[in-house]
Amino acid sequence: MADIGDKISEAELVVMEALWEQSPQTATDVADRVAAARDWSVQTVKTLLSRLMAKDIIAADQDGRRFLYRPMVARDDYVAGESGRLVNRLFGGRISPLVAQLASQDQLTAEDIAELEDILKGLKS
Amino acid sequence: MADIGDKISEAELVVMEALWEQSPQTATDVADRVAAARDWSVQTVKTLLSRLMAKDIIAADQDGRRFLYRPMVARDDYVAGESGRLVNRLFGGRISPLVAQLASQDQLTAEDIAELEDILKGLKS
DNA sequence: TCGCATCGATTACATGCGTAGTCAATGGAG
DNA sequence: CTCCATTGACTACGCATGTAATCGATGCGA
Repeated sequence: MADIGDKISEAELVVMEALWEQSPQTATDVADRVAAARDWSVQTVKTLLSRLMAKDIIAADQDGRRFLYRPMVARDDYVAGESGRLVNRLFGGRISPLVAQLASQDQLTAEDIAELEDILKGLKS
Repeated sequence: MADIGDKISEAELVVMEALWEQSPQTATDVADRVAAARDWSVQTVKTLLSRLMAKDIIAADQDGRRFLYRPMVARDDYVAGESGRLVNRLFGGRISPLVAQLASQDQLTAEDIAELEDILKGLKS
């Protein structure tokens, strides 16, 4: 569960994804990785790293002159928190209306359906 | 689908919920209804209504000296957009990992599971 | 040893958001 | 007809965010 104190902003999340992919990394490494998704200057990435540090969402260990950054929050925990928050805000905490919603928007592939069936089968045992 | 142009903020969403519950309503009506959820002054609610108007998310028809506000976006459309956005951001557009996630957090009740099975059954036909 | 490249830290600045006070107009009570 | 309560409009203001430039320290090549 590991409660996330401060909120992770949209831009910060991009940086987090880079760190979740691989860690620890130097600021420059993160910037390079982020460059694939966003055309940001290195400075921007460093600012975001600082803000994430201030929020205790990541930590850094000194390595000579530079720092090696690593996440303090597991992606799964973050994702669980966000999913739960959305489900609470929009569906009164119930998940099935969400699925129904996505289904009605034709956002479920045959593969999704098969996987959902597997999940349900597992839950019933 | 009715694309939502501007983003609805957290506070604005509270106002929208009041309008989705019942519409049209005067600003004071909305404020009263919102009071159940948040301890805001009438002015705050009016400001939020103005911002929602500016974003074309709601509209107002004059009724004598006051206005009757009504949503221009259906709740379903909004909810679909938000759900889709979350699923894209966090699950690469796949819904089953979301359900798996919630399942692993024990956030699925027996009722949810039954309903999900029904939904899936409906989809396969 | 001297200057440059590089690193993290600090500062910047426009925009959006949360929360609310104040103002000008106006409809209704007396 | 006068005054007050109510309404929408405008203004305020501090904090978060997105995006970045600049600064001071420092390790490394020449």
